This record gives sequence, C-alpha cells and structure tokens, in this order.
Amino acid sequence: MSLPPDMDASIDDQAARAAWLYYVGGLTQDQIASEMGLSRQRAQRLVSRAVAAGLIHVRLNHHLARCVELEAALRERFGLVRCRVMPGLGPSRDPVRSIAPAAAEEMERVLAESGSRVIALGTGRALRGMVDALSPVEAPQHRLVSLLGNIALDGSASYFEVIMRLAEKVRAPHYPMPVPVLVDTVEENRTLQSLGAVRKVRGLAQAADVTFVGVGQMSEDAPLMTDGFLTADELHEIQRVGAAGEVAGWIYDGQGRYLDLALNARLTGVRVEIATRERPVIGIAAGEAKIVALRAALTSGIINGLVTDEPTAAGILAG
Amino acid sequence: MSLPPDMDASIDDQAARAAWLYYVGGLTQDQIASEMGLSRQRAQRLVSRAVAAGLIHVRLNHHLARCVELEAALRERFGLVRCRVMPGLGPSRDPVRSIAPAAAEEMERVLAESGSRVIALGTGRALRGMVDALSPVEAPQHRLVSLLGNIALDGSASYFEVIMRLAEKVRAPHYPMPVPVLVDTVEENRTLQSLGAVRKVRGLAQAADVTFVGVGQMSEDAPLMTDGFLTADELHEIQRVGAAGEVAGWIYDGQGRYLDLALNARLTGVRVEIATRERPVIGIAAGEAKIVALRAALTSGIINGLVTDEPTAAGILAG
DNA sequence: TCGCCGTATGGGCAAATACTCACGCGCACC
DNA sequence: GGTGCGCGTGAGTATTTGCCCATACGGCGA
Repeated sequence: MSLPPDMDASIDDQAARAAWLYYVGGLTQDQIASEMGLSRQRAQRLVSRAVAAGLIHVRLNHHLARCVELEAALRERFGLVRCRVMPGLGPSRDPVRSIAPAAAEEMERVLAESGSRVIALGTGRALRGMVDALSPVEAPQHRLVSLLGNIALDGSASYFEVIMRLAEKVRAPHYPMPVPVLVDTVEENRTLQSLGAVRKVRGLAQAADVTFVGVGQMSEDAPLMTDGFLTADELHEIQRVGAAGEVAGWIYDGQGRYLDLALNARLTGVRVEIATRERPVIGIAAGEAKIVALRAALTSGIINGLVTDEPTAAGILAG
Repeated sequence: MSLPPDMDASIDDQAARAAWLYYVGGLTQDQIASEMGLSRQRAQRLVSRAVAAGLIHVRLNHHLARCVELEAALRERFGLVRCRVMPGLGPSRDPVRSIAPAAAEEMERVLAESGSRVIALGTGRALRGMVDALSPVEAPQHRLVSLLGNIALDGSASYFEVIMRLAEKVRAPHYPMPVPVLVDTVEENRTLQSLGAVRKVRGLAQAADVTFVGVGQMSEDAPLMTDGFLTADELHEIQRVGAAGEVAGWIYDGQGRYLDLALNARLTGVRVEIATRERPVIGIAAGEAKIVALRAALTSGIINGLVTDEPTAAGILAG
C-alpha cells in the first residue's frame, strides 16, 4: 500500500484537477475533456476517481434546525463539551459517511490549536472515516498517541489503522501502541506492560489533552466479535453479565460502568477514564445498533463529546 | 418511506438536507424525493439551490504539483508569509470561484487562533467570495475592522459588503468604517477624520494583526472606475502618471510605491502600509487583468501573502 | 517469439439530471 | 372585486452522466 512514486501522483493530479473543474468550476465533463485534452470518458473516470479517493471534500455549510435541537438536547442532558449531529442518510446507508466529515472538523479544530497537544486515538471504522475525511494540515506541534494496538489475535495488522494515516496527513510525531490488542495470557500482558516503550506510550495516552474514540456495541454484530477478538460464546457470556458497549476494547454496562471481566487482564490498551472539560473524550459513532452503547457511555461520562447522526441522536435521547 | 413528518422549518433546511443526501449520501434525486416526500423536480431544485446558496462546500483535498511549484516560486521571489495557488478554471470563467475556497481557508486559519486578533478587511468581489465560501464558526474572540467605508459617491451602500457578512458568520465584534469611501473635498475629509468614531476604527485598522485585501487593476476595467469612484478621464490621467494597481482605494505604481495623487486627500480609508511577518497583509485576487497590479504590490511588500489562481501566478512570475 | 492476462480506452446506451415552458395560486395594486 | 405580477409547481424535453462492453495495449511467462 505504499504510495507510488510519480505515475499515480500525476494521475491524482489529473483527477484532482478534473474534479476541481467539475465541482468548483461547474464545467461539464465534455468541457473538462476538451480543456484537458482528454476523451469524455477519461474525464468522467478522473472525476469519479477523485471522489472515490477522497481528493474532494463536500461539507455542509448550514446547520439544520433539527440537528441543532438534538445537539442542544444532548449537550444539556449529558453535559457535553462538544456535540455535533449530522443529518441521517436514511436506512441501509453507512452512517459513517455522514459523520466522518463532522468528525474531521472536530479533529481539525483541535489540530488548529497553536499550542502543543497530546491527541489520543482509538480505532474503528468511524475513526478511519474521520481521518479519510480530514484535510491535510501541517500540525507538527501536536503528538498523536494510540490507545490500543492494531495487531489482531492472528498477528495481522489490518485492523483499521488510524494513527499512521493521521500522522501522515498532519506530519505530527506519533506513538502507535506497539503491541497486539489482546494477548493470550495475563503473564504475557504483564511482560508487555513492563516494556519501556509500552510504558511510555501508555503514559502519554493517559495524559492526553483530548481523546477520540469509536464506540462499539455489544449486540450480535459487536465489532469485538466481527474483528475476531471475541468468539460468539464469549460474547454471549459477556452479554449475560450486562455488557452494553465498549470503548477501545474495554467493556461497560448499561450505566457506563466498566465491567470486571476476565478479558480485561488480557487487554493491552489504555482504558479511557472519566472525561473532563479540560481533557475531553470525543465519541465518534452512529447507527441504530450503537444507541444503547452510546447512551451508557454518555451517562457515566466515559465520553463527554459526541459526533453522531440524526437517528442515533434521537434514539439516544428517546431512552 | 418518509422519515419524520417534521416539516423542515426553512427552505434552506430542506435544501441543505437534500444536498447532503445527494453529495454525502450518494442518493439519486429520485431517492431523495421519496425519502423526503417530494417530487423529483423539487428535489432537483433543492439540490441546485443549496449549491447556489453556498450551503454546500466543495474543497480540494490534494495539492496539485503545479500549484505547489508556483506557490514555492512566489514565496521565494517575494518573501511571502502565506501563499496559495489554486487551479485555474479556464478562460471565460470567473476566477473568484476558484480562489474563494482557498481564501476562506486562510481566513479560517486565522479565526481558529484561540488568542484575540484584530482582522482588517478591504472590500471587493474576491473578499466577498471568500466570506461566502467561509464555514460559519464561532470566533467571538476576534475583532473585525474595515479598512474603508462601503458607501459610494451617490450614497448607496451596495458596494460589496464584506465585514457585516463575515461578522454574521463568526459572531465577532465588528467595526465598519462609518463613512463614504470618497468624499468631495479635503475639508469634508478632515471633518470626518476628526470624528471620534472614525478615529477609533482607523486606529484599530492600523493596528490589525492580519489584513485581507483585494487588489484592483488600473487598466480600462479598473474596479475604481466600474464602481463609480473614478471617471474615465480621471482614470486615464492616473494611468499616465504610472498607476499599476490599487489596494483599498490607494493607488500605487509599477514598483508598488503609492502615488501622490490629488485623489488621496479625498480618500477616507486606511492606507495599508508595508506588511510584516508579524502583521501580514494577504492579497486575494486573480485574473489576467490583475497580474501587473499584483506583481507591483508584491514587489514593494504592500501585500506579503497571496491567494490566487494558476494562470495569474504564472503571469506574475513571468514578469 | 508467441500467447495470455490484466488493465486502460473509447463507443454506445440507459439512467439521471438540468432546463424550459405553461399553468395555477396568492398577493398587491388598482 | 378584478387584474396583473411574481413565484413556485409539475410535465416534458434536451443534455449530461454512469455504466457496460468490445477492443487495444503492454508486461510477463512459457
């Protein structure tokens, strides 16, 4: 997945230019084709490529009354530091599409601070979407630190990589958690935690000025299970003891109190503790399935900032 | 299939929602129509309205190699503090469309500062475009001040209003220059300048931390003439003494030295003096006609920041 | 060298979108 | 109360776009 040297760069350049002419200039693909000396089909492919590759950002420059209401209600009820509610995209559409641009704006707001900040990051599809939607900005004054590893049980590193992508975009020093998410035994965990490198990253993460996390549901489609960290049996067992959701792998109940599980001893990542106004924890999540998990995390204050979509916000408030 | 029976309060809300579904959600206008319970034509109109009203922002998330080169060359040659070059849109297209989003980003960068800043603003189509392209952000810590009035010779106030619009978007205290751009006599000017309110605004503008200005050409299509501040005869006279361009109404020659004109004594606005690294002056301008004016202003350092488009950048460097 | 395979290209076509026009409704002015 | 005006609406239509497919190109292994 390394960036090609030149050929693709110029392809991306062409794509970006075509998309610029299309969306900003308002030219038709025919006009773009003649302007750039291409066939119309090629112009079409370039525009569509630019969109697919995220070379083009579309953002809403208008706060919908309904979303603002929901934001206010959520702020009020849970005492949130930050809250954004984006319009829903209707059922059967991935809500990450909707919240990613707003999450990116929240991140940009932090990155724009001129003072040096420590920014901690979880993992997950929503955070990955956020990073993809982010405009590249030079922000080398900040430090990015991971709350948990990105290596699955089988050793594969494909679990949604967030911190490296982000670091690439903003050119900030970054501290990935250099360990698997979950280890097999308590002893292995103890050994890992004693490593200087791990201790340093943990310390940084615990001192983060702001934290961005996804929120996982504990229903049958729990990310922990689909990503292979839990078996179906383990999931059901944990559901029985009242699991409602999970942040960075740490599972909590319906009131947002962390559960005392055997699993905990094998988790290597940092547990996000109660968020404060000075050190907020922003949850990035949306979807019917996550409503319960979000309400619980908001109730106890595991997260005190939220970016979500309209139906999810309504669902949280309905409970 | 319609989600909530909620009559979306305003037409803009509907338009924004439709555009969101279209651009972010990727629904077709047919799907939007059934989702929102409208006719397809209405959905189409809403989307197009949202685009026209600037409810939707499209930005490029990719720096084109050619533009980066031009930026580097301009930075180097004129010692610029800030420089952005956006892709051109081809001839016969308004270059303001191209530079407005980039100018808005520059402004957002300033607005994102947490410390309090004084931001001075000129007038003109380019600045107006910048403000239109700006995302609304709460930035009440800053103060916005106008470099010149917005009242034309005939008393009309329609001259591109920038500061009020901007203040509305960012909710910052603002200080418009409460006078006509140009008065009839030197005495009138002296009277105006002695007013406390005017003195205060001038003082603020002169102490601005950052200044955004348009740049006017002095060719036959000079904004000063088309906006009615100069007659054709006056323009020709001023051209004869070497006028190359104008910033906030103050005319300078090909080296960017302000000219000593009779007109000056009747101008009420603040003259932008040499920009510094700490107090930069950002020029927002593009177009074939403005190349000479821009090169002059850059040469003497009337402006030390620039947002322009590709052909204009190339033209400036070619001279 | 040949043939195969993956990839990119342009033509054609159906779907989607933008535009035009005629109509209807409400409103203000007569 | 009539009349004209302006705005919004839906139907119809021209344009634009997205997609499929046949084909050309180029690299690679036999």
